[in-house]
Amino acid sequence: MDIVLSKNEEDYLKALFQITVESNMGVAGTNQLALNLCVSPASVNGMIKKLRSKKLVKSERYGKLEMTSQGKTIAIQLVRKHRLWETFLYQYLDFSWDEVHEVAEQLEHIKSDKLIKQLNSFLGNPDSDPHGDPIPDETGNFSKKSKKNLAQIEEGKSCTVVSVKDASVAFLQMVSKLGIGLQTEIMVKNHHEFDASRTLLIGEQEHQVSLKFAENVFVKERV
Amino acid sequence: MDIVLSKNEEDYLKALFQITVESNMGVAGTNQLALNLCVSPASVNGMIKKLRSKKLVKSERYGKLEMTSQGKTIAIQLVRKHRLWETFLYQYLDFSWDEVHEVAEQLEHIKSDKLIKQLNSFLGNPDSDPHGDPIPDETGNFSKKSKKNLAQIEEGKSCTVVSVKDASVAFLQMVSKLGIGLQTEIMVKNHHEFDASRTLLIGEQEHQVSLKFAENVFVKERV
DNA sequence: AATATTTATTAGGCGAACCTAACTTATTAT
DNA sequence: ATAATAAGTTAGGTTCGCCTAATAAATATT
Ligand SMILES: [Mn+2]
Ligand SMILES: [Mn+2]
Ligand SMILES: [Mn+2]
Ligand SMILES: [Mn+2]
Repeated sequence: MDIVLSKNEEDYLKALFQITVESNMGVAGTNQLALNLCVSPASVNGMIKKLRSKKLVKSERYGKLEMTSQGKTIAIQLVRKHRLWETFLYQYLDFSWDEVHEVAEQLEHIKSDKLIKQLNSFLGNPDSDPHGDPIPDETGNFSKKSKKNLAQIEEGKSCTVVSVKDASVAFLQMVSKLGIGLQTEIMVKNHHEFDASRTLLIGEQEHQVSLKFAENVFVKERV
Repeated sequence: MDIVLSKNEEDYLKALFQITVESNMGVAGTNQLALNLCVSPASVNGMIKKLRSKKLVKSERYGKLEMTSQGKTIAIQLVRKHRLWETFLYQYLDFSWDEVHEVAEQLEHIKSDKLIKQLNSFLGNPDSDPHGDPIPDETGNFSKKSKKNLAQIEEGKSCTVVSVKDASVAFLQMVSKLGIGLQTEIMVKNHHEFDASRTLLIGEQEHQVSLKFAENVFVKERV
């Protein structure tokens, strides 16, 4: 009863999960998934056939892709592994936010139940990863929030930057001009009623940013 | 200049290193390597062709296999990674002696220089793994401890276990069932002429083991 | 030296995962 | 409703790593 999947099958399942379930779309198309995985639509088509025959994905010819509950269960465990590894790399091996993902992408495929169980204990059963994303528990439950965008932070509260939504050069230039980097601590001083802009305290400096800007910066609340 | 090898190429190189250099044979044959890797001689032949073209193995048609110094360098780093991971699993994740190998066999293929550098620091730059085998340093140096195997110990002499051959799970399970671990003291009571088996005194308990078993346990003589 | 045995290589094929190019079906715009 | 575009599928080909069966070379035995 213990299905063993290849690294590739796992990556497809996880990607499909993230663009359907995690983003609340429920379904996705071949091209979307192909784009996400940097692979041709034809390749996705072939893999989907296989996953369908393994009862992990459900869809009909020319129809949208959906995951079966078994498929979701497997995908969630991959997400769990990925985020536990990111946490380990970040907390114990001095990796920075932007370095953890690539390595976790490999580590998530290591086959060993004991490994992930013990890693979780070692890390103290963490509930979110270095990007502020929630870590599912052994049974697959996980809170859908934890990661917020800067615009959602209330007046007077502090947070640290964990990632950015938009990676365009224009946006990133603006980000760095403000002295914002990953791990930067930001205190939200005011929400301005007129245009919903925010006054931020970054280090000693105050900056005013638009709502649109704030929505593109992901943060983790300080507790 | 930075060669990227597949998991399989890596496994072939490491195995070849271990049956040639680590056992002082210097060379090996196709069949030997095939046996070691649980693969057909034909498969070894194909892979050797590729490794030869990459200048990692040197040999002529129908000749014995030898590694180039570049091949050895890569293999040594794989051995290093393998043993560092074993150490991590053993010391931090509550893995037992016989469980570490299988998982390290996967972890050794993770591609990240920073990962192994940081893992080494985290572990405090260890010089031997849970099986007592030496861990090469970043530059590839490592002490080739002269280990004796248990079968070479004379009647009436005592010794302590320093390592075991990285062999099958079955063997390692048998080892731990007898209460043997690193540093375990063993007194060799008798050599039995009939089948070359040995009677050992381990703690208060006497156990009889086969020659084959004794040859797979490495020890250091008591002085 | 001739023969038997072991060891290494080649030939031919298979499955996984990828690709491009051509095609079919579905959706959107006119 | 028709035509244009987008999305999904199929066909045919590549590379990688594996296999078995047949063959060739090296080594050991008589
Ligand atoms: Mn992955
Ligand atoms: Mn993450
Ligand atoms: Mn391996
Ligand atoms: Mn070991």
